[in-house]
Amino acid sequence: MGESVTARVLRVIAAFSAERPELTLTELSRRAALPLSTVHRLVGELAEWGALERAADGRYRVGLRLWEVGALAPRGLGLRESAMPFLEDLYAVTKQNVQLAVLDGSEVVYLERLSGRGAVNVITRVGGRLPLHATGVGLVLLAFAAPELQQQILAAPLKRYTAKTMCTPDELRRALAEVRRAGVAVSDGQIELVALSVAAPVRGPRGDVVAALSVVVPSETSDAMAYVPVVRAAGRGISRTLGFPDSPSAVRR
Amino acid sequence: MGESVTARVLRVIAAFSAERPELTLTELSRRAALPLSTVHRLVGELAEWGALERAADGRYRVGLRLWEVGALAPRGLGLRESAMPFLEDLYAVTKQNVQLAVLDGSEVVYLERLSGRGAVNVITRVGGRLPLHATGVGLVLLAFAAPELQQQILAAPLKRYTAKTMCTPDELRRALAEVRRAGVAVSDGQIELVALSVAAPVRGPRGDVVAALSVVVPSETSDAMAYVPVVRAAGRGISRTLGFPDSPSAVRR
DNA sequence: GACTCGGCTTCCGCTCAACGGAAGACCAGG
DNA sequence: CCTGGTCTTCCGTTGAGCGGAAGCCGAGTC
Repeated sequence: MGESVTARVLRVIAAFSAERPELTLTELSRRAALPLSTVHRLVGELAEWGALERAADGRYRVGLRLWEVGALAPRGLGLRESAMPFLEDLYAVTKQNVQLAVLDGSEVVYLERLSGRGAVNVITRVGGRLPLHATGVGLVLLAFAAPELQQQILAAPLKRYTAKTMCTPDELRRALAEVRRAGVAVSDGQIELVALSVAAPVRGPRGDVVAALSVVVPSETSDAMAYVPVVRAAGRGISRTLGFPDSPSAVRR
Repeated sequence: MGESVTARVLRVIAAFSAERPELTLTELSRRAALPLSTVHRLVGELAEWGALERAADGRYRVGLRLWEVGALAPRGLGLRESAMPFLEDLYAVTKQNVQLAVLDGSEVVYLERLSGRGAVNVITRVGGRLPLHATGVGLVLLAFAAPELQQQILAAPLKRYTAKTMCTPDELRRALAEVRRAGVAVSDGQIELVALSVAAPVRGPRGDVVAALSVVVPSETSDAMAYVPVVRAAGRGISRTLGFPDSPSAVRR
């Protein structure tokens, strides 16, 4: 004993994942590390409210009510809503994958992904998380993050995803400096070899970087740098919408 | 006393709304109808986990973690993800508002909205709810819903939103019959006078209608019926993606 | 600078909501 | 028909949760 009911409820809803969006009661009990009858009681209440739903086969899944509440997150759909017209434009112009992400802790969380039929397959999933050092948006978010977070990431082991992944602090430090200098990140084959992304910052009213967006194209794209101006422009457009002054001289650290 | 902690937690997170996405502790206490110290305790745990976030000014808002869990809802972003390529196509072709919605209880819940700059302003909000009888997607979802739900809606007072809103059971009954006959709904000036929507069903693997999509155009559009084929086609495309057999003869019930 | 007021934080004695093992129901598969 | 796994229900015990009160804090006013 000693654990609060609130903590248990959160463990239950956190038992679901992209790999396992539907779970039996027994699976929920195992994944939440809680006794069966406890989970049965908690799940019953959550299902009654709509936070969870029970399918015809008896399995539980996250319910629409929880999605609705989650949709009120200003750092989630709120930010996405402001960004959507620019993401749509970027998508229309490039016909490639367009993504929007925010920093959460020491990871990137994807808020949106627009994918054309002919675009390279990307592994990102709306609501999914990826590491900072191996994604374009992650490099942008880290480059403009608090020095403490940069030091924390640089001090930790950097996971290798492909032969091209940056794995040493020096490589990453140089990459971050280049992102700050250029105002964009170009991330080539870092998390998967076939994808190259061009990412730019989205600034909040006081100039702090609150999100990043990117276009993801095939690595063999001959002139990926051609995407830089439109990605930058989209980033500035979203920033303006969020209240950031549209003057180049206002861009400060 | 007598209320569970789970129920209280749900009351707290349900206190947020689209109108009030950020709340002080005192406001949360009032809206959740719980004592201040109780809310303080519960909110502390929710914030520690990330279900809520506390802004610099002390106000609370829904946190990214809750959005992430909500994003795992198969009836939410799961469905949206399958539909997105078709919604994007429809948007590219029409340059108008394109929406995706599901039925929840006796209301429509909007999963997605793509809006062009030149498109008519619509009041729908992703995560928001609207009535069945006064929206195109709502008419589709109701037309193919269980007879019990249809009877429930027809028996209840039908709220008037504009001078054009259908408010009698007979009007609605006839409209639903026409939707079933034509396979699409055309909803003109029902919830706001300036908007006309053309909506079509999205079917699940067994032919049941699991969602509806629509294009929303200005009411004065001279040939709104021209949108019918592309909306229908998009509906069929999404249905196919969800496993519904692509044979016209399979459309039954 | 002092005072007021509203919001927030902390405390703690009391009590009942929550606990979870056990028993039984149910159902699919062999 | 039997077996095994999943789910449901029960209930005596107990400590997590309760929430009013007191105090802290900061903004605004005089």
